[in-house]
Amino acid sequence: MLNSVESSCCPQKSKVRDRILEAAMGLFYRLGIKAVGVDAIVSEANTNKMSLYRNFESKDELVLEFVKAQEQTFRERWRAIMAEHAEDPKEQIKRIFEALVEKGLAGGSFGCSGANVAVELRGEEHPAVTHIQQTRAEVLSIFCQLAADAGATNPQQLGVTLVLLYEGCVLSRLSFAKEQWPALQVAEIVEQLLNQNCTQ
Amino acid sequence: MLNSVESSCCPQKSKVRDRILEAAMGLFYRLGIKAVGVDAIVSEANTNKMSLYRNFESKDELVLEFVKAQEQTFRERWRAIMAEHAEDPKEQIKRIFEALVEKGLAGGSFGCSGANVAVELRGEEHPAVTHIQQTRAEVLSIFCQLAADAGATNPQQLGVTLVLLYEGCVLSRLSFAKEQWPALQVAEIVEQLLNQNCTQ
DNA sequence: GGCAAATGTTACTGGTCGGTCACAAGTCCG
DNA sequence: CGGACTTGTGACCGACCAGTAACATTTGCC
Repeated sequence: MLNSVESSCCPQKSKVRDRILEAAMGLFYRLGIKAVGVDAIVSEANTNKMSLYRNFESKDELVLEFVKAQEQTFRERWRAIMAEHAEDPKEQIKRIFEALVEKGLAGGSFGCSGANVAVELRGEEHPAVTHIQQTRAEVLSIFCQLAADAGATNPQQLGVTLVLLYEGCVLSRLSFAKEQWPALQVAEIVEQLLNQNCTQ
Repeated sequence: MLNSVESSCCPQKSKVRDRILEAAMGLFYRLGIKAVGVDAIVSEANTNKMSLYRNFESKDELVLEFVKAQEQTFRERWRAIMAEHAEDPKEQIKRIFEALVEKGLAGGSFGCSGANVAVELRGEEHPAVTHIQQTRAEVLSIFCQLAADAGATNPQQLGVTLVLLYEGCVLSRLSFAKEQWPALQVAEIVEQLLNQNCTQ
């Protein structure tokens, strides 16, 4: 009920909290939400269940925090790509897809955490899911904006195409054997798409 | 151990088996594998746990059977579409995407069962997963074949593009709010793609 | 009718789940 | 030092999990 009286001088809440969240994020991402119990989390974080429930209301809140944190790093990654190639929207788009493939090929890649959570939580009404859907809508509008910036003849349609390709790449990671993952060839596809559908 | 002595004259093994499998399929698809327990399945099938374990070795076998059955109906649906527009590969491709959107918009749609299972079973080594990956590879080669039949200048690339769009549509169903699902506009995208990349 | 196979019933196992309790031990700072 | 706050410990709760045993009932076929 009372939300910790902002004790004396501490800026960060605690150390354990971070450890627990980090452990949970790793396990949730690798194995899935339902496949990971709180016991596994606290053990991975070298702590105990009480410390978990002193910092989080429930496992569900931990899931929500996991999703938020993943979105945060996702946004930062995109922002970095954008910054690297400011004023060159075509290059920005291409870099987004290149980064996607690099990430997907790296060891320990299991697709998109958000989408995976949405799959596991279908049938429940979980706050994390609406969160994920909002972020997805953002991604779509970003692609549309980029398409417009790149001088697309039909920005909205190109944006939708790009987001579908993007989702196709990310979400099919777990359905294909790694060597047959079709995303491996997405770079040239996107390049050609941009050339065909943008004036200039 | 002994596999049922092919008793006298019965072609189908039993009625309960079908009921159980059907109930399991519905629940697995709607709620997910991990979210559904055997008790829920037998209750939905109006039977009992013993009948389940007399017909299936384990829940895992039930999952595998679920995946196989889904693939079966999936193949048949595609075959029907192909048959409807034989000798017109462009139309076949377009119809595949139209059917996809129709299905996705229908009530009680939760994306692709196979992909969802692959997500839920990541981190485990489950026979169903390799099964799913094989089917996925098939889909890719079908798209490539269709692209070639349609007279694509680069059939392999067009095939990959189509499969990425396809996966993007199907797998993003749960990550987007229904009204914002980008697949709604995939028909025109595919049409334009075919016009741009096929001679004839 | 009678017999055998298929189904149903009840209760049970051992394990794990998310979550909580009271209490002990550690840490930090004045 | 002492006192306050943060962590750790171990036992525990009720619920559910997948799977099994022994026994009763129904079904279908000769």
